[in-house]
Amino acid sequence: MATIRDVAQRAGVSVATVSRVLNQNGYVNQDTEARVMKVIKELDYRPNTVARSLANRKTGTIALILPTIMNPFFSELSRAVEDSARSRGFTVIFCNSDDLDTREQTYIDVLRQKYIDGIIFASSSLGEEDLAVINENGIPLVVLDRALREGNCSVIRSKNAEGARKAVHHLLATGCRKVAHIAGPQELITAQERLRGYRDVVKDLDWFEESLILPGQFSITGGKGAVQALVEAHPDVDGIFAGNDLMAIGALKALHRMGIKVPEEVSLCGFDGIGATEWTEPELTTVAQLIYEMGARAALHLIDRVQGYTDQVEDLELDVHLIERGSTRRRKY
Amino acid sequence: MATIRDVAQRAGVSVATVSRVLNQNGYVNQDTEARVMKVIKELDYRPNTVARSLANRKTGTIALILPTIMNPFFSELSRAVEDSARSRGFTVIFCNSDDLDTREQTYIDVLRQKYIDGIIFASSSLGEEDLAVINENGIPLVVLDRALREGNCSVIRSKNAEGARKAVHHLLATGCRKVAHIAGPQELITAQERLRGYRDVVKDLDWFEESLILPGQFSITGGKGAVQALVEAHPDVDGIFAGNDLMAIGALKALHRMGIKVPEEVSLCGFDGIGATEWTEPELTTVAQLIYEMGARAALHLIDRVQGYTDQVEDLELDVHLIERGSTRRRKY
DNA sequence: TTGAAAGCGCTAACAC
DNA sequence: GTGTTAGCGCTTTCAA
Repeated sequence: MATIRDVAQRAGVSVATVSRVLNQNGYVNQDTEARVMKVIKELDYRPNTVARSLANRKTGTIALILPTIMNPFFSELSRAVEDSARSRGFTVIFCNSDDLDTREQTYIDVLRQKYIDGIIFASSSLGEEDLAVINENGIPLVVLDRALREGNCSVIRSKNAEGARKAVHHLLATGCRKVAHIAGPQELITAQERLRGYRDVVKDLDWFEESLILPGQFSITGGKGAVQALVEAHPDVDGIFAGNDLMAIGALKALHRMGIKVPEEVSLCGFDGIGATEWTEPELTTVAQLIYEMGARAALHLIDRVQGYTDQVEDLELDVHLIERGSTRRRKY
Repeated sequence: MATIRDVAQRAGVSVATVSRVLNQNGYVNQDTEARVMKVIKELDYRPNTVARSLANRKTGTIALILPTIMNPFFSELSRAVEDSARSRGFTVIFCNSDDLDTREQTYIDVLRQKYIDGIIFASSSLGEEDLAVINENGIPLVVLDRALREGNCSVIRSKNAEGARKAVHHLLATGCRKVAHIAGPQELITAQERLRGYRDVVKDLDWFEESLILPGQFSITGGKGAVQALVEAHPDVDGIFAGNDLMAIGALKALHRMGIKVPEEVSLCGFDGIGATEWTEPELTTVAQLIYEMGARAALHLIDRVQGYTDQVEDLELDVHLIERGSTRRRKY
């Protein structure tokens, strides 16, 4: 593979000149440039990115750390990140953390040794202190779905509490008289906020009790389990707000298995807006996040910072909207 | 961030020595080593991977090129690849090609400039010539789901035709008298093979006609569309073998919408074995591939080759097995 | 067992 | 406008 030296030699110029035409900076004579370009073509020369990275400490690579790509939410998110990165000539490394902090820690170590230009952090077990470490290393960071006190990194999230309120209001509006909540793991801020939104709406209603809140791990099986426990404890429940779509899908399965009709006997609403909510029967009402936009914004903003186009850290809260589908399509009042 | 020089200086040795203890090669005195190690700890020194890569032309990074991560099949596959890579200290770059050959071409260019150690190619629009180019560049390659004449790269695939035969036999065994096939895009070898498997079984049956084969793009909407066309042309169809699970899900939706009962009136079988086949109602019978194993094998084998543990190219054909579920659970004969 | 020094391929300050 | 050259941080001969 040809090097910059080969090009320089053959074009009868110095490597500096070649470098200049490559990077379009500094003055260079039109003729010289043309000659160099010609040689580049002839030799099918491609600059060696690694050497470049070593020289200027930029790799053109960002990393995306997420819990697991198996969750469709993160599939879509990472698709957005990769599309956006590609559009800016960046490459993305992807990391499944399973929300394990040791793993996240290891990744960060590896990534900084690799001169990764920036990190999008969509996994949340790492404490602020650890994130601070990344910042000290001067590596730009965008975190998803967190609220950070310390201001040195950008945050993008959805209006979780508001979305949850929309969901519960909708369930009530369609006639539910007792609405339960299947909650995600409370270590996660998204799960907390959605629970809070649920509480906001129901806390003063006379039928509300704490036992209407069940843990569901943000997973299909978690959703199933929660429904089983729920129906046993509260046979009169007629509305369920699941903290994410996977749990809603699990809930739907469990209800079906127990012979409980959705939406006739129990209305069901999820959160996230993953494509699979349209795969079930009935289709699932859900509070949709702007998943793709979230990923795209995160990536583009990160790259802006990497490239020094901005040094503003961003704190964005994206809208959510209720998509009404069969799982809540009942009588209206 | 400390460099190898800092360590050398502080430990009172040369950088060469530090390098030796780092890489555990060459002779180095026990005491010296201890001293160096101590300094490394003190300085919290981490070797710079980029510099290392430049020096020895290995980056510890592999790339995974796939059509799109939004297809759950590839989510699981990439999860396997990343897990396996991580277990060997490798990092993975991921690329959504949308099966666009220009995009694949671009990726390959970028990747080789980045000194990527190896590529797993799960997207198949690129011709063999292009793949040959990669080989000439000496970069190890594992392709998924192809049959290549030219032997310089490893191939891993599933027994697609056999799986298809299993599917159709199963449909017939459960009482279907007229089985249609929703086929994937015929540029893809997997789609071809599954169609071939279908043909193998039905070609001599008296009810068979070409119009029982419908294109479905390997997508949900494709599956829906195919079913609509199918029911119109062949109202008496009572079995459908979809070339992948997404199409099967789409088919199920369409059948439901048309008021056709599954499995009572039409039995339905998919292919792939993605998790979502358990999310529908009824759950989908499917020919399951060993998706995770496929990804894991690909990654581990690739890394073996990168590290020179083997120079054998591999040609593996993984088993598939039928998972019988509600969508075909009818009378048996 | 250790060190000096020549790369790996490119960038960028500095000189002409 | 263009060339020289000193890095970027590490590996690896080759001598000592």
